[in-house]
Amino acid sequence: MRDFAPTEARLDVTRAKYPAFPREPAVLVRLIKHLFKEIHDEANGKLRAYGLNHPEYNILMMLYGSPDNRMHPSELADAAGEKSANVTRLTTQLCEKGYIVRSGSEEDRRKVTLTLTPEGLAAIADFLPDIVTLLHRQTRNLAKNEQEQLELLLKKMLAGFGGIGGRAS
Amino acid sequence: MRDFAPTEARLDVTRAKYPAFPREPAVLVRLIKHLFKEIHDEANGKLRAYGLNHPEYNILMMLYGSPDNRMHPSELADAAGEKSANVTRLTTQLCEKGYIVRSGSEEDRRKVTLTLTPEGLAAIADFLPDIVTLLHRQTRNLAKNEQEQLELLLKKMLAGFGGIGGRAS
DNA sequence: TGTTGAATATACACAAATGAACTATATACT
DNA sequence: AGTATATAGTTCATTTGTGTATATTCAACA
Repeated sequence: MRDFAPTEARLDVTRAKYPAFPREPAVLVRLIKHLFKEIHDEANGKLRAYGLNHPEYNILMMLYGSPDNRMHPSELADAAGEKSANVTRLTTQLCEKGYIVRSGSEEDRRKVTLTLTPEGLAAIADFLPDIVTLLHRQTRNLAKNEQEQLELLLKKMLAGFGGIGGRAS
Repeated sequence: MRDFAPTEARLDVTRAKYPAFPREPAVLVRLIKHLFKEIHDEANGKLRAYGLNHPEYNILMMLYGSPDNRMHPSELADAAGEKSANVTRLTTQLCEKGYIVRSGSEEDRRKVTLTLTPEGLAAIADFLPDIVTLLHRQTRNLAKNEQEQLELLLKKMLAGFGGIGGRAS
């Protein structure tokens, strides 16, 4: 278990030097960062045994979450939160592993369709039990209603992003 | 604002194919991942104007959060959630920018001490107003008591990590 | 139709992050 | 004291991620 107390102590010091620094927002941002890194590292650890990394796993699961096991790269980029250039690389890797196939789209010839192969589905069936165990472990400290409460708050926070004054684009 | 509905739809499809896949844990993990990416991207956007990126900013703020503006690399790695090899690289960059200095430690000659320079402090004073604005914006959708509630739940979740069956080490 | 502007995917050069090996120092144990 | 073991930090090779330019196709519209 990680100890978050030092982080809070640092925040107190920071606020003593610069009182306008807002405690709650800063705590939340740092908590999310730490959680993400833990989740990411643990998932990578589990997946290494299957010859995959976390982003590749995400791509596979996004495809698996589609009714016909297929998506376009731009959809994938949005779903997995990866830049499109990165999706190209990741899907190329997965193609080389034989887990997905690329094919042109007829309705819009700019588009490419990425589809899970039987081998890809088999790989998913292979690692999912381990992932399910991991997911349960990562949330074991939260009761069911706490998980729902947390989901609600995170969604609310996420909804505040990207509005006016957002990133330069 | 990001729309999270497609992610939930994908989860429903996934659960139809593989019922054991746990909805709440998966939603939470994906929400945290999306939030982190948004936070990271927005911070990078703001900081670019100051010639810094998010990890460099984090290092500076961890040092700033120390009473005497100094830390050892291993402490920094833990505090900023970075691998030690990465801390070496990041602190080298910050040294080159003149924001921190490296010095040996007398009590333990294996250790290195990293200290903010006056230039580093000036840089912090320079970008902090912008960061404070950003932090407020990123949490604008949450009332004060919601922020506290969220903090509590995230801490509780984080506390469940790294226990038995953790990553291979 | 022909032209303009937007969208899709990729290529490529560069930046950032990681794992594993290595050096140096400290600590524990006999 | 002497040897084994652990810790702190760095280096290096490799993997992973990003920004920008480019080719292709589509959509809008004069």
